[in-house]
Amino acid sequence: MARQLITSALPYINGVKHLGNLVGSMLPADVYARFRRLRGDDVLFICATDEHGTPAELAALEEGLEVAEYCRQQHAIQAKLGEAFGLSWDHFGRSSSPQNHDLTQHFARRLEENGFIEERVTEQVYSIDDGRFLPDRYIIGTCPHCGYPAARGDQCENCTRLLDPTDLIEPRSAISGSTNLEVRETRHLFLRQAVLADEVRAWLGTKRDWPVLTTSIAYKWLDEGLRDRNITRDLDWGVPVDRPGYEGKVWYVWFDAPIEYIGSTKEWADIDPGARDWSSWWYEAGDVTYTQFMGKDNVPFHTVGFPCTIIGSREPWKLVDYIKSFNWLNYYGGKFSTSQGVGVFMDDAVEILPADYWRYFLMANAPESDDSSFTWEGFANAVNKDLADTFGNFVNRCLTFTSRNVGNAIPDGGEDGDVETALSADLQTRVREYTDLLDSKQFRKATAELRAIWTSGNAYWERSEPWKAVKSDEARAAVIQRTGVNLVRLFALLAAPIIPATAETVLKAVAPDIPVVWPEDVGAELGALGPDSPFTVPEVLFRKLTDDDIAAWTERFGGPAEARSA
RNA sequence: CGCGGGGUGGAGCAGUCUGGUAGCUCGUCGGGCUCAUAACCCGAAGGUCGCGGGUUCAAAUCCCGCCCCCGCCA
Repeated sequence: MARQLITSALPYINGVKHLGNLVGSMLPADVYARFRRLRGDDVLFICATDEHGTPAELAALEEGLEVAEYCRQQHAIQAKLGEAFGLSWDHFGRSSSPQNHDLTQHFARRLEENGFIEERVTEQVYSIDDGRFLPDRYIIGTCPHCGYPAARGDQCENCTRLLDPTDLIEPRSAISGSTNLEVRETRHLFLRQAVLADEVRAWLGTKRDWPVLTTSIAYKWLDEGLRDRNITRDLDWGVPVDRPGYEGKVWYVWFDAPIEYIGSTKEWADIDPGARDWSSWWYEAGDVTYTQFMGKDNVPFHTVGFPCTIIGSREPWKLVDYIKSFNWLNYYGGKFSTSQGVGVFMDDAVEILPADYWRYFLMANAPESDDSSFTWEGFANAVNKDLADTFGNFVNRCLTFTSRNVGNAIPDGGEDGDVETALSADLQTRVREYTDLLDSKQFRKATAELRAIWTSGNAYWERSEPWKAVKSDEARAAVIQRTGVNLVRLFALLAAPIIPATAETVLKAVAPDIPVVWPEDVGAELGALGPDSPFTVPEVLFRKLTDDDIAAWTERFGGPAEARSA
């Protein structure tokens, strides 16, 4: 049995994630994990919150909470929403876990022993009034390039240039606002990425089948020359640097966060140590296929940064086999914004409609080759045309018709004719194509193929005219109805990775006793439910979204940019 | 000044790496059906593939220049 390790980029601990976050990593990872499980693979699907770094500290400060408590609350919120969206991770961990602390220390030690960590004296801004250093976003000042007065220590959000805190004009503390600052020398540890660059490049060279988006970003970084990276910070919240003279310093969030993929796996195993073996997934795990899902912003850290950590350890840890990356999902052509609350967030989404509505739209419009847009009109159109009219209506028309004619059991009699043979052959081709598309993680095309499969069911039903057959040819009518109910089952099964809750509803109604396994032989699948198999007719699966719905949601969440800014 | 992505029928996209009659969904129009969530099925119209050069027997696809849009707290 193939072993599939699947990870989604770790959502940052701050706040509820929006649809853009969801579609770029967590949701496609879930669809893929579900698909792999249905094919019978041994799947381990891992995610976690990324909890360290200055944004978490500043947010906790603002809410008057200890940062550990703040993270505990936020993690609980995100875990609950993930469940509401049907994200089937085997474990949703926390980068602040003891397991991750241990592993981070381990990698740091190994890198040090192998000569890939170097101590350097750097200049950092120190706040005398706050009694601490001010790394990254803890310091605010005027951008030396564009004059923006609220630029942060790591980047100016106006002109977007990366900054050093010491570049800022009239700097002040983000904690106290104090301008009583001075530059002090302090020691930090640097990861010597430059000397690992050739090894990383050689490793990347073996990944010929990765998406262009992934490799182009990776090679850009390598081509510009990998720079050694400061991987410690003057902060309390994080994994402490275990080294004399480094009291009050922690490892940089980008160093410990990817290690949490392993840490979260260990958290999972520690829940049931007798039955779960975390290291077999990560250490000398040659039989494991490891796939990562992430937005394009995360690609450099996963193609270059984390591989440096793994390779530099000189231990046989698992390196990623395939990175699936995504562009941005926009909101009416503009960006989703966490800080400004623009767009649709996971908590709002599941409050409005069941998760499957969102899951379907997002996979059908996944930003794979280009940024794509969420609009309420587009969302309603996909839900109404594809889910309600094509799939939902097919289920409803087949089951309602059959139930009214012969009762809630599949009728006996008749033999498959040419139409059924042709249908089976056509579907065999389509199912194979759909399977290949999911296998190669081309979700947009896969979803389009799924819709085409649904349409072929409607076309069959239309061509066969069972409503005429029931009046003239009982045996023929039996064949059509039997085929129809089997199509319902097959369609739900194929849809299960994308709309799992709906698929379960349908499968329970028509095939409660048949194991849910990915279809290979369509001919056999269409005969899975034989004569006399009982079934029930489920409630209408998807409600249609109305103009009033769209108007209400547009008003609540904001619509086109002109309307928002007005 | 930087980095990344993009400009293909009304809308959203595929096709560009590996040149060879421009494809899909929605919308529109016409026809059919009436079992079904006024759903479904069939067909049609609609594009000089951002602009200008170049390479080639042949360019949406390769090369050069330019214009425009979006993103760089996912």
